[in-house]
Amino acid sequence: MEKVYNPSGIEEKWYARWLEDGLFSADDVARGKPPYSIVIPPPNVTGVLHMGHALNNTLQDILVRWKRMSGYNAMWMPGMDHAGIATQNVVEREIKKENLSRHDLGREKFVERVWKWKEHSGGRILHQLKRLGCSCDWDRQRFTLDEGLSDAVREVFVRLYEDGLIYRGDYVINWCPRCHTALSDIEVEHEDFAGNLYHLSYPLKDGSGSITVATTRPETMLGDTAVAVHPDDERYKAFVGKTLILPVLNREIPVIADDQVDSSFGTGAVKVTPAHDLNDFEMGRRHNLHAIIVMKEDGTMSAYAGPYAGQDRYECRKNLLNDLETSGVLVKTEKHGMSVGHCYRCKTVIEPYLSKQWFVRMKPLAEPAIEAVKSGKIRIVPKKWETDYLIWMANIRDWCISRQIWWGHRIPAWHCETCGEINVARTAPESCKKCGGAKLRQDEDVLDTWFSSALWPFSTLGWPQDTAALKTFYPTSVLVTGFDILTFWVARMIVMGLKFMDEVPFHDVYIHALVRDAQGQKMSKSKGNVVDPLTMADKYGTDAFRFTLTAFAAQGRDVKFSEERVEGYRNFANKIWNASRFIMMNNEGKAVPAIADARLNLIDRWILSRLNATVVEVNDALTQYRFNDAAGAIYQFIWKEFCDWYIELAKPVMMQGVGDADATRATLSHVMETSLRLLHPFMPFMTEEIWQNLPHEGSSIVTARFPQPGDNLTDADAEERMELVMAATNAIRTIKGEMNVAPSKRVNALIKADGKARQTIEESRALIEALARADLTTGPDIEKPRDAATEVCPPVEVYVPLAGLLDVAAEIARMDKDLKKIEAELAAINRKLGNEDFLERAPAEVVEKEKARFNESNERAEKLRGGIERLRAFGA
RNA sequence: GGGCGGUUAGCUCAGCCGGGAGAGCGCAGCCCUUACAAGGCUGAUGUCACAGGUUCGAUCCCUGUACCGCCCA
Repeated sequence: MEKVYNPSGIEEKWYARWLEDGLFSADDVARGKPPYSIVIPPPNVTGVLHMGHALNNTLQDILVRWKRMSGYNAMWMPGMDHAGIATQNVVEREIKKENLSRHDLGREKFVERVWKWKEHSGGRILHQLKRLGCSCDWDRQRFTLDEGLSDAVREVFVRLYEDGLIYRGDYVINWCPRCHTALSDIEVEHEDFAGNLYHLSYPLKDGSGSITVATTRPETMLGDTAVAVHPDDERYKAFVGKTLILPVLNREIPVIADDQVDSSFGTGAVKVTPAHDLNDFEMGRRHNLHAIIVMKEDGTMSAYAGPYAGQDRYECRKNLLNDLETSGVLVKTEKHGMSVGHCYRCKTVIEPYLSKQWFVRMKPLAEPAIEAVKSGKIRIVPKKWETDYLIWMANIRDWCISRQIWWGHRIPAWHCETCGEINVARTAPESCKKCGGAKLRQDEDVLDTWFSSALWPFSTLGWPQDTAALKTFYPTSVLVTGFDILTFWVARMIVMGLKFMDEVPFHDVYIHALVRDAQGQKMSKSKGNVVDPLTMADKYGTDAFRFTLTAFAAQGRDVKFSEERVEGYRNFANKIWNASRFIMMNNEGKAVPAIADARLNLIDRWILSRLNATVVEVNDALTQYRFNDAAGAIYQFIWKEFCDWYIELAKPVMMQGVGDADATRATLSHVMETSLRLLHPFMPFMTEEIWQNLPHEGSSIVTARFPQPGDNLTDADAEERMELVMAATNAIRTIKGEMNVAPSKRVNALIKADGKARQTIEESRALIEALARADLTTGPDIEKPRDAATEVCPPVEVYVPLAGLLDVAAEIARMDKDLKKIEAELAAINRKLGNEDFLERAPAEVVEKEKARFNESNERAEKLRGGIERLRAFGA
């Protein structure tokens, strides 16, 4: 084996083997094994792996590998999302290079082109997930636009329509002039923007005055059909019912009173543009106002914009403001902070726009979805996201599901050209159900991509067919995702799952954080602070990279990614590699006895006990989705306890024969092998590589048994004794370290100890001597030599004579510092014990604990004082 | 404007139920000790943001303030 762990080659080799052996395949029919299932948050077909994916999928892989090893029929469903707008944008950009637009190609040819793009360039991310080690059941892989899922989409659409939960109508929706489509409310990102509030003066028709309105979007005035004031606003009472002349277009518009007007905003009079503002639209309905569409789908002004027709919306704004200023209509411009909506796909400023769209009526669907979380049928972890979910659900509005693009599930509705009837059906109808006419035209729109992903937990399992997979794996066990799609995706899956499966789609939702850069900034291409996960994996090994993400993934906090941390965990991987190298070197040519047959030494019993504690901790942490705690527990155990102590202690046992060498070799192999299984979900590749080279049962660590509490024995006696052995060793090391004695220089050490303590030290004498590089003398009545440095570690005291080397002043200072610390501690404890309220009201066990602490600290303080006194006498 | 989260060592962050402040990195000193210098040993460093309150006892619970961040309108 190489001295340094080199992951290249190893990762590819094992992943290929795992696939070849079908180790990630779950059974549709569980035979005795309890099911455990996760559906992947399907990445966009256009996607390339970023840090968010890496974190998200690492966590899922940890859970799935853990459960698979723990005896579950574990199934991780992989797949992709067709990502309507994003994918269409990519292909449109591509054909633009050939000077073509999608309209040049026509719908059919264009969609064909997208499919072709998908086959050749799409889905790169799935290969990247394999490089991350993801143990998805790849044979099940689904795509939101494949045939089965399309069936599910049509089935759902038709049933919702028949239940009156889908409707079509004219409403003001969010329109992206660049993507040429409607968007749902949550697809709009609001950004604060320092804009202006323009005050425009509209004259009364009768010439008796004017009203000044304030607006942030002056170009919409061309579509004004009224001015509204609050009915109680004394300033404007006289104006209500009068007629104004809309400047520029000279259209007559009424002054109306509506109690939705906020009198405190601007001038208290608002212009009403029903076609280009949601509030105005509703007001228009209440007052039977016309809605005039002054802007076209591409963001240029329509014919209704009069002299500005054909101009881009912002060009129009500029020109219009100029003209209004010249004509004196613009009476004032003031700075005004506002929030502007942007398209979440292309960041273009959204226009509220009146058009005919399809909607899902959400209120009735949301009720059971709220109940499912409130009742605990679905648990959201960390809990704080439950609040977000419930608030959003309680205020839910209807969901605009139609998109004016071509890549997606075409809406299964056919318009009768004869009578105008809408025929919604699973397959194309032959004739209109109302008039029997045969001239039917399918609706041009496609569905919001999130409509199909809302069905993901059951559509991927075969629904609407009644499949074995659906029976076995639905509801799924847990959904792992980021909070950014809690409303887009999680909420809608719950809604659809309850509606169509009559059962929640998952029991747990684990929400993880966002991955940011080392400074806490969101990673983005424009900021140039993006770290590529695969670059990290190449540089440091996938295992180290995965472990870094896991160790950082504390609940409720963002992951600030820093390369130094990856380097640290690369070192951890190397540490494990070398520990196993040491074990193999010692096993060479020798039979390794089974742990059960070994006559265990104290150190063996101790490390097995610690191993058991770690196993308990890891299982417990994973159960609670405390990934960082699980990772931390393994890290501490392997590095600190196993490598720094146990392996060092094993050396004298095996090389100097101070104990049963075979037992220790058995324990070394056993603990290493168990640790590898414990670590495998986190670091899949390296653990397999090493495991295969150690004594083990089974053909792959992927399907080996995950360590369970109770596999090894807890041994309180061994732990207690080892505490003392380590404390004594540390005492000598500390003295040497602080007195600047080279670690390699052998010293004498006297240990004052009696009873069980002395017995323990004597039994482990050779170990302490080897680790501390010292020669020991023990006894109950040992007197501290005059020139010795002292460490007090109850119940023993350690003296290291340093003839000629002891700097008395330095030693006094050192001990005095210790003493000061302990005295401060004692004072604090004394304050407590002197407080009658404490003695009366605190639980008895707490009082006892404080008393014990007092006694121990007091003993140490006494001994330190004595030591210092003797040194002073010696120095004088 | 409404809501939520954060503030703990130089840096990045843990700290579950209120009872002795932790880790990693970094820093300082000593060491090539026969798995590993991507290593070992030793050490130093805290007004737990600030101000009140509850409590025998507060980093932890409550109220307020400041600063940072996020979401919604």
